[in-house]
Amino acid sequence: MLKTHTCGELRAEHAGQEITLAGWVHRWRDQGGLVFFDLRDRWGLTQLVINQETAPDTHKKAKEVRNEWVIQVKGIVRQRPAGMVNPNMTTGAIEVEVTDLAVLNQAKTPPFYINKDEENLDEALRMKYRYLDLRRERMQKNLILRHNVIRFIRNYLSDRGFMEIETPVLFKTTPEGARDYLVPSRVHPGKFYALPQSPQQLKQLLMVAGYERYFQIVRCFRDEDQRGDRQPEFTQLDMEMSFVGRHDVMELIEGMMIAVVKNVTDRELVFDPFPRIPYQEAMEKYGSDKPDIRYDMAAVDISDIAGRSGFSVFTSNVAAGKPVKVIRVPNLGAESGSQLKKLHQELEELCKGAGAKGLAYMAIPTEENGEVRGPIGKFFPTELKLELFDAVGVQPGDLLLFVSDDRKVVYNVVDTLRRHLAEQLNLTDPKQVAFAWVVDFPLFEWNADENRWDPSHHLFTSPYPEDLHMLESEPGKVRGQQYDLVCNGYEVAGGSIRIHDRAVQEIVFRLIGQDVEEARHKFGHMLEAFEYGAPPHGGIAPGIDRLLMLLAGEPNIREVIAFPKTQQAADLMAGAPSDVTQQQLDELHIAIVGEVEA
RNA sequence: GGAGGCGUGGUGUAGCGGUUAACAUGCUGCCCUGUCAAGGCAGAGACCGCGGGUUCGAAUCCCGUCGCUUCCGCCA
Repeated sequence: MLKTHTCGELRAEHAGQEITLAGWVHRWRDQGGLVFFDLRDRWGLTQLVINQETAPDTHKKAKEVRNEWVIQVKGIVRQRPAGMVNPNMTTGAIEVEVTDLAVLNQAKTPPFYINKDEENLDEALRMKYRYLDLRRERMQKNLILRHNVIRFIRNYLSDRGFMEIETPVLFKTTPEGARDYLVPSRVHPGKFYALPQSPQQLKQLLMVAGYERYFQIVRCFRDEDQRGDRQPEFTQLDMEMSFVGRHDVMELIEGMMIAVVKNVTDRELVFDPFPRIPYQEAMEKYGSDKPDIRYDMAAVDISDIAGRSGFSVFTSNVAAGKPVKVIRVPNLGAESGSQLKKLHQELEELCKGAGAKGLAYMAIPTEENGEVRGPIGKFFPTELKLELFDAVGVQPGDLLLFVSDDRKVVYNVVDTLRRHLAEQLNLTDPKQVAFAWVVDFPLFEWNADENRWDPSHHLFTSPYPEDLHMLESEPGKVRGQQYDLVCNGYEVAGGSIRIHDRAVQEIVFRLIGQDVEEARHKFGHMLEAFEYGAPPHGGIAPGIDRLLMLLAGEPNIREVIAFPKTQQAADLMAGAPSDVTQQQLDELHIAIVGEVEA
């Protein structure tokens, strides 16, 4: 080893020891006869001091050294003189008085600061020089957290009888779901492997194989457009259990998540245990199947009351079966007239973007005898107003926002308003993590374009046994044994109990417009496997990157991935994707056709 | 596929029709024995992403294009 200690471990009790350190020069301060370096490695910073009087040759060398040079130093650990202790450094009680210095490598001046956190750094620059970006404290912290979380999960599950089993990356394209990344086969001209969107089928086959408790930290691939929380390749904790019901899976994962948060993060857990919200309730209250419940502002359905008002938009909507919902926003109703008008304009614009035709409001006075402001107040007689206020639990100074439209539009507007207002009112503390389960999803969604039912999760999700009788008569009412784990407005895991009954599986295939023959063609290996004694089983797959993003308090998942891709799915450092040689194409029986940019 | 935002010395920003293109920081040199976002002095460094257009005159206005990003579509 070129070092005896790390740059993070020396303390007052090491004083007097001769030690060797090696690392990068984080910062240097040339004081003339004294030169100070903050030496950095993965474990921390240590102040080095080089004294012209006691080490003239070393001092001469030190004068040349610059930021990010790689150096090795030998020296004596000294307790810092009184008044010169730096309480902001973990090693601030000591410094190393350097006797020998070796420059292991020089460094060009980096294209951006390594030694300070610059928030608005150009993303393209960070990506091009990712290896420098990763030197920065923020990224280092995130990757260390990532390692700790994954290690904790591996141990947690291993301790509970799970085994990690690897599954192939070169697999078969699946007809449903996201667009596949395809890999051409050299030995089978014209045929392709697909990279897995998740090892869904394989983990179920491992249950058939009798492994009972499987997990894998595994890379998944989906060729869809990017978002802040979506990368073309991402990491899942994929897991599956046999002989369990949904509560078993949920309790295991809930226990694990709580343990992760408590043991390896500094986050504040808002709910313990996690609330379980039925899908329908989530939609009605929050307009979303992945609500952020760090804050309330839940929508209240006041269709009944609004239908008896004199406001024709509401009465005609209610008559047509469209809901009227209210969101109660604390304090904003106390704004001055011009502020209120401006605020309403801004919110209405936002709602129109979400599909609404308009946004009605009432500003509740702060004083006992104040007037309700807002143009729709006059359509609600006093009696009806009181009934309304009672229904929404009004407080002085509230702003009430009214949304009415087709149910789906109302959901979307409620979701948009909640997220926007929470941001604006500073209700989203990234220190807090608010997990919740969303359960009782409908098994199917009606696909109007294709005139058929689509599975809302995936086609192996088992219906509730008590809903089985409706499977053929009213498929839309059948609930699936599906459970999503959500946190701070993101879906962090989705899972279900799977169908292991052949007859049920056939009905599901038929409903989604696949005859058994067709299904056998696409999923033959699955159906056949299920004929050899498939145990009841179920599982879940938390997205590790999203989870880490939330645990690190980061705004996107690129910050917790060492080498992420840009929104255009490119790697700016290596320059992927790239051209390949004609010979490579020929071997793969691939011809480039159509327009290709130079 | 669509909509929005951003692009000015190495970095982060200001300037938004006429400026020697400003500021901070970094960089280079010199001074300095207790600094730790060190300090002081001096200096170098930008044709304002790229291409067209409008104008007497464009970093600034318009069109196109490229890159990054946010959102919609998409994501069983």
